[in-house]
Amino acid sequence: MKAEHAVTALGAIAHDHRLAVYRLVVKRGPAGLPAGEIAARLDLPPSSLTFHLQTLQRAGLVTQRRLGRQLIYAADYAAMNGLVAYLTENCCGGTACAPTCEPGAIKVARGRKSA
Amino acid sequence: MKAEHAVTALGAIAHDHRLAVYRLVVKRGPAGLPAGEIAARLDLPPSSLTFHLQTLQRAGLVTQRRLGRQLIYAADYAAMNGLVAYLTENCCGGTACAPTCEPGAIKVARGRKSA
DNA sequence: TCCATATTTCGACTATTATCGAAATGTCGA
DNA sequence: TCGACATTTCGATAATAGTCGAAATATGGA
Repeated sequence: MKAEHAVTALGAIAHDHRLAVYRLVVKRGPAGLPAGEIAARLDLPPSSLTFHLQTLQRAGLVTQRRLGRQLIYAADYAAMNGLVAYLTENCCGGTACAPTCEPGAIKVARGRKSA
Repeated sequence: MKAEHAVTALGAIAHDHRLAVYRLVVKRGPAGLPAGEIAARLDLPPSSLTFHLQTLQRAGLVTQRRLGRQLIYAADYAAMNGLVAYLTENCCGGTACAPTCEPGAIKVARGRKSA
């Protein structure tokens, strides 16, 4: 990951509304949430929410898809993994010690897996 | 870690100059670097650098100590660990899968975690 | 004390980001 | 096609962040 990309992604979640949005869609998993639902839950005016969703999307942290007349936003877990990896690499001075995170299987490959 | 704190820390490194500063002091380790050295290496005017160093310091990502007439800045590894832990927790939906990073010993502690 | 060095603070400015109402766009079902 | 709904785009404004020269502060040594 280039530093420039990391800065974009970091800047995207470095805002309380956007962090809240991101946490919400992360909790929901791959199914995602329609914009309206997010707006309702966080009590944000539609146009403001769009602004923040676009910031998150441009940063690659969330994906967008249409379902009927609603637009569904979902977390892109790979992007967050990449960001965490970037931070840990730079924190550890080049030695990789980053985990990987996925919606379903969380375990760090240790024995049995559920699902 | 509270979301507000995470936002502050994320915002601190979400800037190319500050990310560069942080990466520089991380690479240097606990010994740290004097402000002047950082300014010279990154070719930043002193007053601008101070502005960014203060942002990083307020966010708790770097520490400051005086050595003679220079001020030494060093990375606070625990702070970055906390930030990475926050991100991974929220990325994994509550299941901890965060590593710990230290200047010398890089090994991931597989046992209990202290926060 | 006086000077040189290291860094910060001040102040003025520019640039970017955030907010949100109103109007426009896209989609569905009748 | 029309009307209702979901969401975005537009546009104006407010707020915050970044830049950096000049002046101020702190330290050490002669």
